Amino acid sequence: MPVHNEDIAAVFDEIADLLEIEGDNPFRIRAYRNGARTLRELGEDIRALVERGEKITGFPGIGKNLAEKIHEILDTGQCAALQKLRKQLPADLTELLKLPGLGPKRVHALYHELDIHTLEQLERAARDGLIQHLPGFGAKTELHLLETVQAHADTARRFKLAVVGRYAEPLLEYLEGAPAVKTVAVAGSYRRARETVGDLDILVIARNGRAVIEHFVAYDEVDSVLASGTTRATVMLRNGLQVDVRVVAAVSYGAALHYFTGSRAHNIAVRGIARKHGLKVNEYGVFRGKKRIAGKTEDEVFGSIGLPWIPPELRENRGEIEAARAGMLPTLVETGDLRGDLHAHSRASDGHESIEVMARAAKERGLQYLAITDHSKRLTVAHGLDSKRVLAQIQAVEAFNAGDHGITLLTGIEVDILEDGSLDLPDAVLSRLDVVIGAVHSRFELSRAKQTRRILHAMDNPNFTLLAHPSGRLIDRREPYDVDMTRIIRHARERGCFLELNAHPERLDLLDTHCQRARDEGVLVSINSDAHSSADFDNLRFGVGQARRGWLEKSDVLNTRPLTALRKLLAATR
DNA sequence: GCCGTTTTCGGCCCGACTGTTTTCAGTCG
Repeated sequence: MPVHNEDIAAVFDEIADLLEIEGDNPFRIRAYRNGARTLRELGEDIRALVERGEKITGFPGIGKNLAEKIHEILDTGQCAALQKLRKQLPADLTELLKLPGLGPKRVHALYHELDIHTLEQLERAARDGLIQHLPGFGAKTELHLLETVQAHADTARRFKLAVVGRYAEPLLEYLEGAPAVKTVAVAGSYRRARETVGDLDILVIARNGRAVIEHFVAYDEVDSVLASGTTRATVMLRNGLQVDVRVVAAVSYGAALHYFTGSRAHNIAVRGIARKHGLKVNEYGVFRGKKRIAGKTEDEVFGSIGLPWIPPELRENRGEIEAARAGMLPTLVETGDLRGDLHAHSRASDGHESIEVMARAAKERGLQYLAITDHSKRLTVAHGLDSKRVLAQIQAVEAFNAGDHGITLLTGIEVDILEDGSLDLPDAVLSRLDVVIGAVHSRFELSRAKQTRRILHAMDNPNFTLLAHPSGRLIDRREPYDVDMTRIIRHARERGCFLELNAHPERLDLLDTHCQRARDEGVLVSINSDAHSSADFDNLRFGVGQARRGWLEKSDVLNTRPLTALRKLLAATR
C-alpha cells in the first residue's frame, strides 16, 4: 500500500489522541499534532523527499523522533509506538473524542470506569442512566451526550466558503441592527478564505454585550442555542451551520479580530513571540503586566511585537511570521488586478448563455478579455465541440471582435486529455486557437504513475496552454486524483506552459500549497472562473482568495496581464 | 516531543461558557 503524507499524519493524530486520553504530557501531544499538520501542508509527498535522500528533520515540528517514525512508517507501513498504544486502549476509543462535549478526560473516565469505547455502548449507558453517576458528569451531561450521539451523523460538517457567504451576509446585516452596535466583522476561517468553513465567527463591537447576544440568539434562522453568555454565544442555524458571535469593546477590536481570525497555529506563534518580548496577547489587547499597550487595530497588535500587518489569508504559521520579520511578505494579488478570464463556457457546449452575453457579463466586472473555452467532442454529455464546430466558433468570435464591445474575446477550447495523454482534437485545429486548456475528465482512478505520465504527455503538445483544475478534486465530493504535482509543476516550468487555479467554489484547484510551489518554480497561474453562466464570474473572488492563501502576487498570475502582454506570453508557449 | 537573538534544559497561548464544583475541571475555539 502506498503511504502518503495523510496516512502518516493520521498515525500521528491517533497517537496524540490516545496519549491525551491517557493523560500524557500535553506538550508531547501537541508535538505529534504539529507533526501531523506539517505533513498535511507539505505540498509534496514526503515519500518522494525521502527517496531523493533529503533530510526531513528541517521541517517545522519534525525532530529526530518524528523523523524516525516517518521513516518507519514509510518502510514498514506500521508504527510500533501506535501499535503499542492500541494494545493498551481500544482503537475505536478515539471516535468518542469527535463527539462535541467529550474530551480526553471524559473519554478516559467512560472507558476506565464503564468500559465504554464505542458510540453504541455510550448510547446504551446513557439511556440506562449509568453515566450521570460518574465523577464530573451529571444528568444534564448525560442527556446531552445521548442527544449528540443520536445526531452524530451530521456533526463535524464543513461548508463551502461560497455557501457560508450566502448565510453570513444577511446575518451580518441583522447583527448591525442590534442595540448600540458600532461594527460587525467576520473573522475565523471565512476571513482567511479557507476553502471550507467549519463554523462562522463573527465579531461585534458594542457597548452592551448582553443586548447583542440577546438579539443574536433571537435571529429567526437559529435552530438551537448551544451556549450563551454576556460576551459570546454559539448557535446552530437551521441549515446546520454553527455560528459564534463575540462582543468586545472598541479598544480591543484589533486584538479580538486578530485572535478570532486565527489560525490557531498562527496565534500560538504570535503569542510565543509576545512572551519573548515580555508581553501577553489575548483577545483584549497586548499587555505589559496589567498595562494594555495595543489592541485597537490589528496593525497595533502586530506592531507591538515588531511585525508589519499580515494578511489574514497567510495566517497559517507556514512561514508568514518569518517573512514578516524579514520584510519579505508578498503583496498579494487582488480581485481588481485581474484583467481577463481564460476559461468560460457558452451554450455551444454545457454553458447557459451565448458568447455575447458572457462577454457582456465579463466586461461588467471590469475584464478586458475573455477566452471562450467550450468542451471538446469526447465530453458528449456536455455536447462537446468537434473540429467543425470549433472552426465555426472561431468565426463567431472573430465576428464579435470586429464590433466595438469594449472587451476582446479570445478563441479557445477546454480539450479533454485522453487516457494516453493525447488531446481530443487534431493539432491542425488546436493550433488556430488562442487558448488551449487541457483537462482530465475521465479515468480518475489511474495509478499515480499513469495519471502523471498522461498529464505530462499532454503538456508536451506544442498547442497546450494551461492545465485546467490540476488536482481534479471536488470539495466534499471527489478526492484529488493521485498525481505527482511536484513533477507537473516542474514540467510546466520546463515546458513553458501554465496552470489554472479554477475559481469554482466546488473546485478551488490548484490547492493553496501547490500555488506556493508554482510560485517558487516561477510557473504562472491563471485564476479562471470556469463560468457556465454570466453570474459565475462572481466566483473569481474565491479563486483570488485561494491564490492569496497560496502567497501569489499580481505578477505570479497570468491573467493580471493586459491583453498585449498576455498575447505575447501565450505566443511564447508554442 | 520540539526547540533556541536568554536557553542543549526548561520552557511550551489564553480566556469564556457549562455543569457540577461550593471554588473548579473540562471542553472548546
